[in-house]
Amino acid sequence: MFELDLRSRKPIYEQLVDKMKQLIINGVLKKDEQLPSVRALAQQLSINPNTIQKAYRELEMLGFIYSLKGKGSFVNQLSTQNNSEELKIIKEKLKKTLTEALFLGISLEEINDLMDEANRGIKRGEDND
Amino acid sequence: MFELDLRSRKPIYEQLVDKMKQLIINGVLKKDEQLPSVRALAQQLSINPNTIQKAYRELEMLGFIYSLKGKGSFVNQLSTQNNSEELKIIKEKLKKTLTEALFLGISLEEINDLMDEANRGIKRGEDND
Amino acid sequence: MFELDLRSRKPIYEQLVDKMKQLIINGVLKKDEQLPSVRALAQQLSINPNTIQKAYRELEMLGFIYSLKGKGSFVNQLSTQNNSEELKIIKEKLKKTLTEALFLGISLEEINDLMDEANRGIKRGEDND
Amino acid sequence: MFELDLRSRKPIYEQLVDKMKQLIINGVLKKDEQLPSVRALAQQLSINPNTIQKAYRELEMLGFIYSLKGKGSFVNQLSTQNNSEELKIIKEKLKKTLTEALFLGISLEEINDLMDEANRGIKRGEDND
DNA sequence: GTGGTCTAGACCACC
DNA sequence: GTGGTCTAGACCACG
Repeated sequence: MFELDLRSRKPIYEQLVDKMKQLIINGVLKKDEQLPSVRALAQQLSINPNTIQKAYRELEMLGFIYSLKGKGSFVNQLSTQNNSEELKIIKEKLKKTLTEALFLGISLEEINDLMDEANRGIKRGEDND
Repeated sequence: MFELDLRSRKPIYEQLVDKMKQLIINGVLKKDEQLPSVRALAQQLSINPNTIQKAYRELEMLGFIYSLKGKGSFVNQLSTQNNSEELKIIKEKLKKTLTEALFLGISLEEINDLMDEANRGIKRGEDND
Repeated sequence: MFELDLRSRKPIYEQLVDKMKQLIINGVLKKDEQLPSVRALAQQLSINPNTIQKAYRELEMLGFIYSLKGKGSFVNQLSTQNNSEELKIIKEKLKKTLTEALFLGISLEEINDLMDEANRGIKRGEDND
Repeated sequence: MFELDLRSRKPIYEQLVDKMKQLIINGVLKKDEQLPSVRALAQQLSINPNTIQKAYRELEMLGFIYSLKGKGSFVNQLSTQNNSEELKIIKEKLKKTLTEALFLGISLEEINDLMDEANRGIKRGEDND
């Protein structure tokens, strides 16, 4: 389920954060669904529990999940509290990536295809339960 | 001209690499144009020359610039050696960013606007000399 | 084990890169085998850790090793991503060296002997684990 | 006639040395033939005369040319004073290159082809005048 | 413990 | 003057 690249220069916990974000964004993990426990996931992936812990903490800070003491971690309702700051950041990033893609010769058509794929992949919060 | 975030978790030299890439991609720095010298830029940004040097070295390995001992560092002719590997990576990244943007509620219209901006910003190699 | 020539015009870190490449190519260092730590090797060779680091970084960019923060540096699986560019370079170099050898009076027989030695010395990836 | 790569990381004077060696080895420059003067060559290649000077000095040290004060520089008779030291070095280098080539998957057949090419390219001293 | 980044300051090679 | 290498020593991030 999680494919981590232990050889990557990107820290494992960051990879985990990204994977989780993807799973939530793609609707695989739905609102209020419980995440695997730190220890369970650590064992499953055979990595240090501290690493999982760190990833969960970051996801919480980003507003993707919330944690209940003694209960576990759960998926948050998103796309509501999107402060404009986050939006600005992702827009900036998107523009930068688009520019680089165009510069490297990727055609507008290809980009539109990617956009369709992305659009199809989305499962927004309101559709989920 | 260069705004570095010394507090960022992203290493300074990497920020420099990104900035330079942007400047080259956007045509601000043109083919064979000389970059600021290692020492000069170091003084201007009040960071260590070795850090600049590291950034320049990386840019050289990435094919964005070339360095002549005793002469200086210069912008390379790009968009020629685009190996497919790079293309694949940027496409993947673009798709991921698009998905996240759409998920966060950015409309297709806004994205198209960004794409126009990006397209206008591009100055490709053949326009430069 | 490592014989460095501190007087040589070739930078120490480059000598290190070459030595390591040889050790990997000759199968002395096998796939996923851990390299000596930056600090350990630095002490053993009585050179600065930064120099080792630079060599390891270069080996990583060349695809010969991979590094895990907090874990160490390890030999990569090779002979898979041989892009044709590298092949062209080594062929050119080989032809030049052969020409020089022949010119200096080394016989075809001697060269064939060297080729046998080289061939025997090779330990390719598939033999290693 | 001389194609120098000003962008290369290899110093210009070293490139010059290599080119000259090739020209001598390939018999383009024959025994006792006069080399272009430092100033002429400098102008032709539009590089600094000091750089030419340095290259000639090195070629002289290597035994490829000799210089007569007030006369100029001339091609030496080679393949006679090949001390065994030089031979050992080139053999070592050849073996290393062969090993790397084989490791990278270049076939014995291809290497034999390169050897034929090299052999055909050679014009030894005794054939030259 | 590991690799990775950064600084301050020195020296070299090149042109 | 330029880029390039190296050292000594500090601090951080990761697991």
